[in-house]
Amino acid sequence: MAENAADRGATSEGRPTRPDLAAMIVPLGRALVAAEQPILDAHGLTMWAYSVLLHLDETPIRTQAALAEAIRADKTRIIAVLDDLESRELIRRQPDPEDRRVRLLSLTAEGRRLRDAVQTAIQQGEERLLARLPAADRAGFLKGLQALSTLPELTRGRGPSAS
Amino acid sequence: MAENAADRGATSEGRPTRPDLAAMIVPLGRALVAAEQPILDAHGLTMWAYSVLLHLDETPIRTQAALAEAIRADKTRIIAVLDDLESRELIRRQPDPEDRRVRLLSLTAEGRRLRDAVQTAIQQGEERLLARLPAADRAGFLKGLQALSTLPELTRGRGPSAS
DNA sequence: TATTGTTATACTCTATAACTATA
DNA sequence: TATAGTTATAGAGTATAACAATA
Repeated sequence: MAENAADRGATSEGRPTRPDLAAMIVPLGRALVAAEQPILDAHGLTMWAYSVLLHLDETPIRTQAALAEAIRADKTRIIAVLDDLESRELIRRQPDPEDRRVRLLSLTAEGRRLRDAVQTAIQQGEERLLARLPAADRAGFLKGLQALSTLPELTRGRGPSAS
Repeated sequence: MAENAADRGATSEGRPTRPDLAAMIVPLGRALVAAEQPILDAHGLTMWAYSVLLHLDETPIRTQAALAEAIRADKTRIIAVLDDLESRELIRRQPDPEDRRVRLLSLTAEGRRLRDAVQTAIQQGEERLLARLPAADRAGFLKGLQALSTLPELTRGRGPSAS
């Protein structure tokens, strides 16, 4: 209970001792996205399209609405993205024979190849950045980041609440 | 040179072993901002207004354009924000006697008081999240985050390049 | 003429609402 | 009638361009 202030960030005492998390994380996120952009451009992918490829690779999915929710996008927003990916034969979008309203979504072999190429390039860029951290901090940073980004109260925070 | 793959994220080998940094950091940033929102609302501040208060507190600043650049906002975007903060006497905005085109910006005592109250509340919320990390990871996470967010190639990445 | 701040305009992104087809 | 997907419309947020004041 009695940890020291340097560890916890002086909360109950006077002035804070570190910048707000959001003030560090949001700009960092923007910078990472900006760094990805040239790679995505080179492969003709938008961020949303890349996000779709990433998510379909993990789990083929049954409805577009479910996919949209999984990547935290509006269902109307991914339609043009799916149109494009399908026309380039990077994904399959087939009506479910058992309920022809729903579209079964999955990745093609070509789609998986592209996804791998892009992700490898992106993570190589990221590794260049991480390499500038002391090894101990880097490991802790990654562990902490992965732990935080899987906390349910963060991941689920934004659902369509009541009604 | 020969660190193992678990440490570095398998870059030159097959499939990546962790999610993309951006895929973890951007949603985390969104969640943190969403968590701040009720606190800001309670004090009648927008995120941009809070950002202005934060930055002026550290260093009183000479021109609005410089402030805008510092918080990575468009110079036209902060004008309404400054109007509001000035009318509530949270900041001062005085023409510089030596060059009456420029506005000298500084925080009032009331502005500092509000800033402290809001930041304390925000960081208390953040500490609740960080408390869920193992202590070792939390320290590494914070150190790594602070190191990354002060890297110049990230902070400066988006300047109005050439011309 | 160059620069600071401001206002007015246009554009991009996103969400809401209306529509089609299946059930 | 309810749901999946689509299309059309409107709104928020942002940047670009034109303007006024000062140097």
